[in-house]
Amino acid sequence: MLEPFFARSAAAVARDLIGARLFVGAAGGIIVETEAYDRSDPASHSFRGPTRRNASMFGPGGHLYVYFTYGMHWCANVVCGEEGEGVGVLMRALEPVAGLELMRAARPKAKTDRDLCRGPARLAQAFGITGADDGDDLRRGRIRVLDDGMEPPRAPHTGPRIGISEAVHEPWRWHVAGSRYVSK
DNA sequence: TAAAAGATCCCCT
DNA sequence: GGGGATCTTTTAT
Repeated sequence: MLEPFFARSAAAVARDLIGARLFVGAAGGIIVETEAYDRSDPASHSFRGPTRRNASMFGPGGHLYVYFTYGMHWCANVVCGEEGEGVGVLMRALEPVAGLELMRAARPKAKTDRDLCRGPARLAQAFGITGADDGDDLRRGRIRVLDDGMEPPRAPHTGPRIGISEAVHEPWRWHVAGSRYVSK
């Protein structure tokens, strides 16, 4: 049985992931920027249907979809919806709150703590997320999403996506207004 | 079998 | 603000 939190549209999950926490061992942070992707979005990996790469995106919600891009970067998504829907939320930025020394060690390029998790590939690097984690259960695995007991609360805001001409009104991109940890 | 683009980041100026 | 790095996946031939 799919958890209600994940059994919704990508836009709804993207909104409610703002303020939630992502933890990998002792390292963790508050999610401050997300972007939703579903099959109606030409920019989505699932737009043209299931392939070998995006298989986990078509799996059941509550799992991780990790992909490799630009020949060097990993990015992590929260899969949502029922199996076969091809819906997910890219985690674009985190405000680091725990285990910062672990993230600094994993990201020697980051000159300041602001750069530890600002951007999807930086975030993945800070937590050591790679293709080996693709498909993992976000409630039981190494990588966990904690969406209850948010302290302090972070209000989600949305706005038009940058660089997209179609369906700019869709609430696909969410962020914490004014956060210095938002990537854009 | 080839070609192009990519849910990006980093360093330079 | 701009370009290079670097290679997988997908789509076309």
